Amino acid sequence: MNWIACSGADADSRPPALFLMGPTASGKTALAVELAQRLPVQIISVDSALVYRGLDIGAAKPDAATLRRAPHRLIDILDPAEAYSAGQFRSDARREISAIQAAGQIPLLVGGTMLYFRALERGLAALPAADATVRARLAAIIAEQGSAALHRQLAQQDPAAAARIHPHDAQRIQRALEVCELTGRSLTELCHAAHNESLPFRIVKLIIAPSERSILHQRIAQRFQTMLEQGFVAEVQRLRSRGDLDLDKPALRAVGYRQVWKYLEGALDYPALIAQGVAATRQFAKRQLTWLRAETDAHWLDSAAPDGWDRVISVLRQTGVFSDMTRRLC
RNA sequence: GGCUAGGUGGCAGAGUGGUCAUGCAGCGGCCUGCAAAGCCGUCAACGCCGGUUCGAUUCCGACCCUAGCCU
Repeated sequence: MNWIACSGADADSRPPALFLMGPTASGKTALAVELAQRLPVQIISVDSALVYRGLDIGAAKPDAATLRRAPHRLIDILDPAEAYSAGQFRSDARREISAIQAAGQIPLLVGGTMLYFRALERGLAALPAADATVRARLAAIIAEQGSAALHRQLAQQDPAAAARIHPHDAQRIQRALEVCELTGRSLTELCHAAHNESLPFRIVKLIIAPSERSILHQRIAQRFQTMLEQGFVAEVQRLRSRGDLDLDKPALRAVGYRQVWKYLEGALDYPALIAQGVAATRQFAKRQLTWLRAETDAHWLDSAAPDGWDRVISVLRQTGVFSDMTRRLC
């Protein structure tokens, strides 16, 4: 709804970009690969964990054979010591989308990082990137005096932000103050500044999810077990043995990785590793579903439905994606 | 069979004659460069039967169950 730049009446003539969203373990990858093999589409990953090299088993990264059949862009682009961001994703994704369109194909953005989809679709205000020095200083104050102290400071510098950010939400307080410090202007002010740029594509959203939560929970438990059998612990051990990583690195905050890391530290026994790993994944899926329920212009697919493929085709037909494809092929 | 300890929400675990913790899980939500993150909110219990009491999860008794010890 929000992305339509032109007025409602006339059809959107921009070429389509497909969004395939869904909670973890819902079958996004399998569907994306099938689409990529059968139709003139190319995959862009929308996933804050898959960007990291070395995060494979635990991040459910498609294996090498699958990637050969259906290449994914924005996978394995960073070392786990580095940090990524929604802003970085947005510019990377736009670059990849243009490249795919230039090749006469349709971009298929697949993943579970809803903030990245949101940032791409709605844009971001012109804010400064994270600044390690400023963050370190603010983090030190939080550690010493607690987040409430900084919240009071924020109330001075950006009352509107302080009003909407909970005093316990250290991460957001930190970011808001960081923006003030870096720009001399408030986050609220900068976010209100217009940043309307229409996207050079129209978005067709597909959401894939199981019809029932219990099915998702079952798949999550099963998949975690499989990951362990495939060597998840050894994978994390490799990351640990580098010696330069710790649980504060964004890559290691990924679901499952933190639990295995703690297991290797001896803070968790094996049954606890499984219980906590599975629970963390369920909670992640729940948060993803909260974002997805808010999507008003998406086409929902049931990941367990036997006629899944037909349903996808019919949605693509309905939304004019097919006619766009054939136009391109002619 | 006897003795002792104990039976508290899905799990763990305090406690009280009347406003009946807490943690985890679950559920709902928030989200502008860490987002697989961070944060907020929320449901839910006192083994069973009887008694005492204005009122019992709490006190008394029987019963059932569990653990340990004894025979």
